[in-house]
Amino acid sequence: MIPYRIILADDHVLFRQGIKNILEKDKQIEVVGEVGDGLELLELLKRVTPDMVILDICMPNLRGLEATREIKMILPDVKVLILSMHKDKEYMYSAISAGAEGYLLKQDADTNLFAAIQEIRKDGHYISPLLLGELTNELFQAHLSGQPQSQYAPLTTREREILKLIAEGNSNKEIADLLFISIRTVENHRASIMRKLNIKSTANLIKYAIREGYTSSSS
Amino acid sequence: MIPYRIILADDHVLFRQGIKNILEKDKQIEVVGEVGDGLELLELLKRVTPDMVILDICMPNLRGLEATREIKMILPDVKVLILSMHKDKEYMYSAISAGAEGYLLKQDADTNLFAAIQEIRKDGHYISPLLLGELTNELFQAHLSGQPQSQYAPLTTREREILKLIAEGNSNKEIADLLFISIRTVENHRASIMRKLNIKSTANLIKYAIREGYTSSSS
DNA sequence: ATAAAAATGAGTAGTACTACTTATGTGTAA
DNA sequence: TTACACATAAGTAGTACTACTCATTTTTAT
Repeated sequence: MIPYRIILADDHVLFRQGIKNILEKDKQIEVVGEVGDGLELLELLKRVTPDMVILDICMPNLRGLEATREIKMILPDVKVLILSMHKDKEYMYSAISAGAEGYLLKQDADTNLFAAIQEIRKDGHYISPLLLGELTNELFQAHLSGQPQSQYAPLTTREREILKLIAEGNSNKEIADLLFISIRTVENHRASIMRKLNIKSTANLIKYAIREGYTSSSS
Repeated sequence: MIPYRIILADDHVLFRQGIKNILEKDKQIEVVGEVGDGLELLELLKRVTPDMVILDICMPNLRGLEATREIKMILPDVKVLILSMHKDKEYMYSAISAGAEGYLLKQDADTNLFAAIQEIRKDGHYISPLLLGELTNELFQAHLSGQPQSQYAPLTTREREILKLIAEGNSNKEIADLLFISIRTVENHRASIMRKLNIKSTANLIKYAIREGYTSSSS
């Protein structure tokens, strides 16, 4: 039996240790790497290709969602299970749209970790039961009240790239110079982003970007 | 012997439980309340006045630093011990300038909790040894290299109030209307804030505000 | 092959922010 | 009581962003 190869990424050594202890109870699972931040993770992925990466949503250097996008870009077949302490559904939505296969609350990590891994192997995805329950309620309510589903307008690759640069504190001019395109093009992309997201100010755009993991709040 | 009364504020029940278990080993300490977010904490403080509040820096609703400022405003005598997972010194500085007496890394919580509480009772303040070490090195280096200390220009009350409103996504005009002052005054305050903090763009201002706990990244 | 989506760029106009300077009233501390 | 910090407000100019419309080229999907 080929073991299921997993890399752990979390800046808390203790937490990582805890996860590892749990995982080692299953002989079919092998932890092939451990890292403390997102950049280390990407470095490691150049040398080791696992079946799954389990990563903390709020790591230093490269946060979980950002890291997820990168992983899905370079290694689309590697499954991503996000560990999060956020019970807000927003973060879960963000994780899914970043490309993660699973979203597991840290509070459920001890009891539901194996379930999460197995469901991702079998069905392709997993959500913590707590959030899944809320989601179900929400769906029923939305359908019963006959409200339209929120029209999700996904950003294009270029738009995401520009949003990231905006969120890192660059002006349109600076972004234009970085990408070797006209400032008018940047302005247009920026306007598209704001229109799609229905955001009216730079302030809220930055907050959206941080929430969605395009950048961290560290300057 | 009058017990030392403590309130715990952390959204992780398991973590809170862990802290509580440790604290209950000392008969002179009494946990007089537990809450899961910042707003609950402020509610509780209207009814119960403890000697110390131990709070997580990244609680939902009202984040730790923001909560600390509020507490110090209404109950200056209540000691605040910030629990944080951030090893970055930036967060520690922020905690101190928000008025906290102590900054304890979560990774040190199990072994250093009593030390932190006792030092705050005795000396008035506490910093996790790891950060303290770095700080010492930094001080030595700064002095040896003859570099000037960073000139920290504290924001005034009004400036902080306006920064918070900016970070919540309000335009200068909206802030002017909210505070019943001229937009020119708001512009002036905004300019002072940016000058003091040496920040050149709205984007970086927002990120500063989030980092410093003036607002959360939730829209 | 044709249509649709994405990326590029510009025109025009209006709004918002940045960076200075100056000034006035108010309260506080040496 | 003489300073000083703070909050208030305005002048002036320059820069940056917002909100539209339109057009061209490239890529992607049916």
